[in-house]
Amino acid sequence: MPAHVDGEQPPSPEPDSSRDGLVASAGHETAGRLLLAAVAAFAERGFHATTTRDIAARAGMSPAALYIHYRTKEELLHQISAYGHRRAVRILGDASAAGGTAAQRLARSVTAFVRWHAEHHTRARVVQYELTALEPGHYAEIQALRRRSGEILRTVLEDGVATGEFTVPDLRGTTRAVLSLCIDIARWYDPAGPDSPEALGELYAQLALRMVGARDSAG
Amino acid sequence: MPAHVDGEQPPSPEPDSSRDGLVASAGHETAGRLLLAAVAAFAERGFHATTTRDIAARAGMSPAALYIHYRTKEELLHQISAYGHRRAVRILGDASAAGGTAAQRLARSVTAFVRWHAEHHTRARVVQYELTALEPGHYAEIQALRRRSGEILRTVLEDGVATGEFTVPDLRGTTRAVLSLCIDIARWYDPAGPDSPEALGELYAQLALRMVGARDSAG
DNA sequence: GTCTATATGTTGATAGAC
DNA sequence: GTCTATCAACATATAGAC
Repeated sequence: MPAHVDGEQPPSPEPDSSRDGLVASAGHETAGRLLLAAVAAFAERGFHATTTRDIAARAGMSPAALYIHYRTKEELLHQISAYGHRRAVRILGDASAAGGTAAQRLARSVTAFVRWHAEHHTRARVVQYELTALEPGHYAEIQALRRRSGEILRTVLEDGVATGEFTVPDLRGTTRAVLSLCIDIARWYDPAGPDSPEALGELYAQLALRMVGARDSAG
Repeated sequence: MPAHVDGEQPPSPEPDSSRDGLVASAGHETAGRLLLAAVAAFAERGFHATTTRDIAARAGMSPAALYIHYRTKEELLHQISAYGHRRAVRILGDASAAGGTAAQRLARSVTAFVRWHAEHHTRARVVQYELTALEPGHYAEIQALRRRSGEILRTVLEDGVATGEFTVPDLRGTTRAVLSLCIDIARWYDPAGPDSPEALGELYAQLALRMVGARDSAG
């Protein structure tokens, strides 16, 4: 196991919150509970439609307790968003940095990115769709992380074009399309539906290879 | 020109609102102005973060004037959403029903759908991302329209598989991926950016053809 | 650290003059 | 049909007891 243990929820049906990086990032147990409550509420109804009473109630506390651990409702969103975006950069960075052909690196990157969005679709929804509720300073910080994700993926595509593995007329547009396809999973994914995160990862890896004109789309 | 003139905003810099189907659907001029003001406000800040005062102010009216034309804030959202979804079904239906090979019909459908999302990214954002704010009855009505859009596109893919033009291992998943790619445009599209709706339509048509394994991706 | 109670402002929607 | 004025409910956040 690597030194930087930063797993998301384990695959067991009852998540062990002590292994959840987001919860761990909160520092205290109560703060972590509030963070998870905020994720659930923001994902279900959106940041602005969520009340601090709702978050507190989901965490089994009074509305006032929230303000012992967080200064504002927006600070909760910022911590969720910052953690999620750092995760995304790490996932893409790790998957694309490992060896292999450009096609293998693209397939690994897309698979990992898709699986994260499907397995953690609730927090992914908050991470990807509640950005505009962040205050300007926090928004700028998050946008920098998002640019890094795009750069990582674009480099893989560039490498594939350079080796002749890929045929990509519009590098910037195709990179964004692949990212876009993965991100949109957070909007529609339903864990009760027929798609497992693993199957979706495989499908999307194949689709991404086709999008870049990979010579052998067998992966 | 076809009998069912139902154009969105014309390409001229100063939109002639009398030719705008959404505005026309409001019946009265003031109601149309309120509808456009609501689109702008909902797209910028989201339904729940938008106040009726904000909508009224954008339309140059008092908060009370809104309630002469609409019973609730949600009714504004419903009219915007219903109009947009009917448009989407029509765009996909028209593009896919016209003759030609499955590849030509897919390319036409994706091009038209992408162009609508890019040209009307403001209202598309409301249409695609504020669904959950609808009341249950309205939400169900909209979901039915969304299913029709999916069915239309899936039929094109089925036809392509039947004629041997396409190679699609997962028909349902690939159909949703193509739709997903188009829809996500509403999230990120920036008219000040480098992508014209036309160029984006061409790029995405090519990407869709690759995704379905079209034999000749020249379109 | 958590609670109950509350200050202070804003919201969606309405009443009634014109 | 539009306005000014306003209601009742609810929002975020704080004060002070324990």
